Amino acid sequence: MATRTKNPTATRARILISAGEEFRRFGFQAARLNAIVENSGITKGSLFHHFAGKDDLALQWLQETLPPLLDQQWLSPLKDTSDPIQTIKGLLREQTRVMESTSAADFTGNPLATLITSIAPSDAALHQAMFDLQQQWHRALSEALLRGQQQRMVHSAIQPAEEAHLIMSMSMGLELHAKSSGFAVIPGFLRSAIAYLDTLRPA
Amino acid sequence: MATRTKNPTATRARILISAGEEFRRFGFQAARLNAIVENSGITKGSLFHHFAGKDDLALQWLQETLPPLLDQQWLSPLKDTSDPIQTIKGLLREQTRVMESTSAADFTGNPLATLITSIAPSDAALHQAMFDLQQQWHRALSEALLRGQQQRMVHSAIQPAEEAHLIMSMSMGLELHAKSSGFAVIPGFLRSAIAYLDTLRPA
DNA sequence: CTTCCCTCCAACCAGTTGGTATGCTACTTT
DNA sequence: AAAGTAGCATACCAACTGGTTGGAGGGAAG
Repeated sequence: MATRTKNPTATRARILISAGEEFRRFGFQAARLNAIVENSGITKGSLFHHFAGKDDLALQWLQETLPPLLDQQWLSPLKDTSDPIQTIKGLLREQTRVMESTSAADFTGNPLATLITSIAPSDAALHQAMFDLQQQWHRALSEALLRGQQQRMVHSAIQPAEEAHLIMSMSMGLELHAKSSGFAVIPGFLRSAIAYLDTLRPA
Repeated sequence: MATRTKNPTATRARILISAGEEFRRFGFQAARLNAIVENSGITKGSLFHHFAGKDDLALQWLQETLPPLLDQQWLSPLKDTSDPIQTIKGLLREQTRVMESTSAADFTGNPLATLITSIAPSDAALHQAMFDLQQQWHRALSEALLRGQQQRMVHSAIQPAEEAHLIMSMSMGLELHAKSSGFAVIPGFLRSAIAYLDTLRPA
């Protein structure tokens, strides 16, 4: 009982992990099924037993591992904060910390950035899944800012929903910018972003 | 003379155009050489006569067609402006205008965004070319803001080089954000971005 | 008008892609 | 204990990938 030779849930998990690495590195289109199989230690037959195909694999991975990540990285910290601006500053700092600590090859800070470009709009299911994640993120930001306004921690004149769009763009844009311009841009970006966030404070 | 059956520069140009469409749509890795050949009307042999391979094709296209575009879209307008903040507002507006006018499938607003994710850091030449473009862009923004400071059109306390990083991230991030969340996010983003830019004005 | 070379093409190549067909093996069920 | 099924592996496939090849056809120089 200690060592099971057949362990479906475990192999499924191993596939998802390997797939996640591949998807994050190369995006969806350029991800190679063979590579996923190879460095997960399992075989193609096993993969196709658990998943219907590449699309299904991507979709299940996306739905299963990204929401918890988003929740942990953004939704949950924003949930109960009374000072959203301070929280957002911290989250951006955290994102850059993760970016700097991972090697340039891998790259994870905000997984959404890498994936969006590689998902064709024709992949309806995948596109929809990404859309949902973005919407959750936007909602969390908007609501946190709104609560901040009620507590007089955020300037009353700003539009939470609109600022949220800018913050999301900043966060994802940084991933691209740092990827091509190098990590040296991070400190400067961070200072400017924080200065911007401070302008959202009450006068 | 009017119709040359053999016209090297013309065929080369046709290949580059077709390649550009493919690269912009799918990025570098996922771009298919066969597709480029197919809808340019020329043949594989011809392509490999003019270019050494996929890498070379991408590199030449990148070096030949992107700098003029960047120059026209960003560098040139920033070159002589005395009110950089106003100019940047206009450029962001212009970017969103282009995004909204192109179909969702194609997509061009800031070509850099789509490409960066698809270029592996291992592709030294391509990576370098992208790096150079980013640096030119950053330089133009920094210098414009600096001149703005000298003319008392920009707050003297800000760091032009650092704000430039934020602006670049915003611009590229918007491409991703709009691609997955839809064009409806553009107006909100734009208003917030403009409000942010106004905070860079002298007190 | 011949020679020569540049441009271009059709057919082809080995390797890889996502995806199957088919069994063996372990576990569960009755 | 027999039978059935879920989990996994091997070998395979057609289609497509980037890349090659040998030569045809036209332009320019002698």
